[in-house]
Amino acid sequence: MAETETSRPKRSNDPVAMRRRILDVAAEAFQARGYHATSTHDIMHAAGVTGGALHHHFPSKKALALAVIRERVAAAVRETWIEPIQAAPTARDGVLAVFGRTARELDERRRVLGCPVNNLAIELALADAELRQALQDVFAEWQAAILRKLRADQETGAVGPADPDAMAAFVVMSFSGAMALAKTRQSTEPLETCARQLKAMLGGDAAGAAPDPAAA
Amino acid sequence: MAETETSRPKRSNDPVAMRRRILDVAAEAFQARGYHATSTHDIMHAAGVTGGALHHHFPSKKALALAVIRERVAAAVRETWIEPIQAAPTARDGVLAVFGRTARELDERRRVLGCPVNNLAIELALADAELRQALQDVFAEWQAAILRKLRADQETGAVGPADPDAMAAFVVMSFSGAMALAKTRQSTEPLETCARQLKAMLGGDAAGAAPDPAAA
DNA sequence: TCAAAAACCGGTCAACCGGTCTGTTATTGT
DNA sequence: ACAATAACAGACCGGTTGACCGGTTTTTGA
Repeated sequence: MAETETSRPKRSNDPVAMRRRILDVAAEAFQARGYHATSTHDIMHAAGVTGGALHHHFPSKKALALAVIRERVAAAVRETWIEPIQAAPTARDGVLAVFGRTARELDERRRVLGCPVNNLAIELALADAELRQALQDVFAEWQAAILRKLRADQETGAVGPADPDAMAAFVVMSFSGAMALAKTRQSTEPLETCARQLKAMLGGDAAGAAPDPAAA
Repeated sequence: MAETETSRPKRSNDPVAMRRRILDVAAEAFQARGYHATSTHDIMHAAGVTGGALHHHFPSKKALALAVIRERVAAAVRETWIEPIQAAPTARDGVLAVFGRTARELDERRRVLGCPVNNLAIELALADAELRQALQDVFAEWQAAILRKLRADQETGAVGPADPDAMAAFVVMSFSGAMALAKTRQSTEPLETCARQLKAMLGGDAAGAAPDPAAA
């Protein structure tokens, strides 16, 4: 009578799904509360995972952070930034579309969590060289995608900034800063302000604005 | 013979200096390692202070953070940003001077620690409402100082951006983002790139560039 | 088929963290 | 002069943190 089907502790191993669950929970927690403010126990409990499983897939908390950066944060940047930029007709359109979409999504939530890359970069860049490199790689990939689009625009004869390399970097940094402000103020207004300013730099509203005919 | 002057445990209370020492050490540690990565024991040891003294002046770690923000971070912003901006002939000159000075100082150190306000804002804005408000106040004071100068420029007839309010916010956020990038890359290059782009927005090299004669 | 490896369990541990407490010394108000 | 109070000393504590490890179950591969 103690051998009913409920007493049978059947288990099925699914290491891929297990790893994914841990990574999802960790990525969310790291963004919402930060790396140091999140304990491994928090992650274990939230993911419904035992210490043994966590330690099996990620031997240390740092290893977990590294995986989150390389597999989740980088993926988020690709999805929200790189792909939309590539798909857009011009870099300017792509950038503005991303800003608009980000602001809209933030309005729907009640909390502004900030930019995942930026959050972790500021907390971890000085803590560990390997983590810093991983973060740097994400920033570099992001910036490179914008630069690629900017260069493609130039070849198709569209109006564009004088220095595409600097402009690509500037888009990344002003977005990061805007998200930091938005997080502090808990408002999307900085995002909109930033978008408006970048819009002016990436070419006026009409076809040909006044970027550089008077320069040099 | 055991009563030499070295064996006399004379103590002289100097609560103001004591408080200042704690605050100095805490501000430095919070910027270099972050809030959560710094323990109260670290601060006690680095400042040569006992737990009793620390607790007497700052009843909790949060209270210490609040004091650091309001008395050290805010002061740093006033010294490195607000005063130079006020003293400069125009907002444009002031902003560029601050960027130049910051990049130069960072070059002299071997580590880029990032912007103190931004660092703490990203780590603490979501952790506590009171801390968030204090950080927001610092950002607001910073932005207001730039705006004041921008408006003063307009009244003296100098060329300036169409929307001074948005531009003031944009300077703050792009600087924050540039510092985040600089911290991640451990390079001052993002600072210089950002300065160059802002320079173009705040009026060209020569007296009258092409900011808005074609604008609506 | 069956040993080896991978996946997972869950308890344990030392170090640490932030805070509290009691006691001692210095300063101040009257 | 002398309480009252502020300033400081330093031990102490409960809870947490990240990591570790022996054991069990599942899967793999030959």
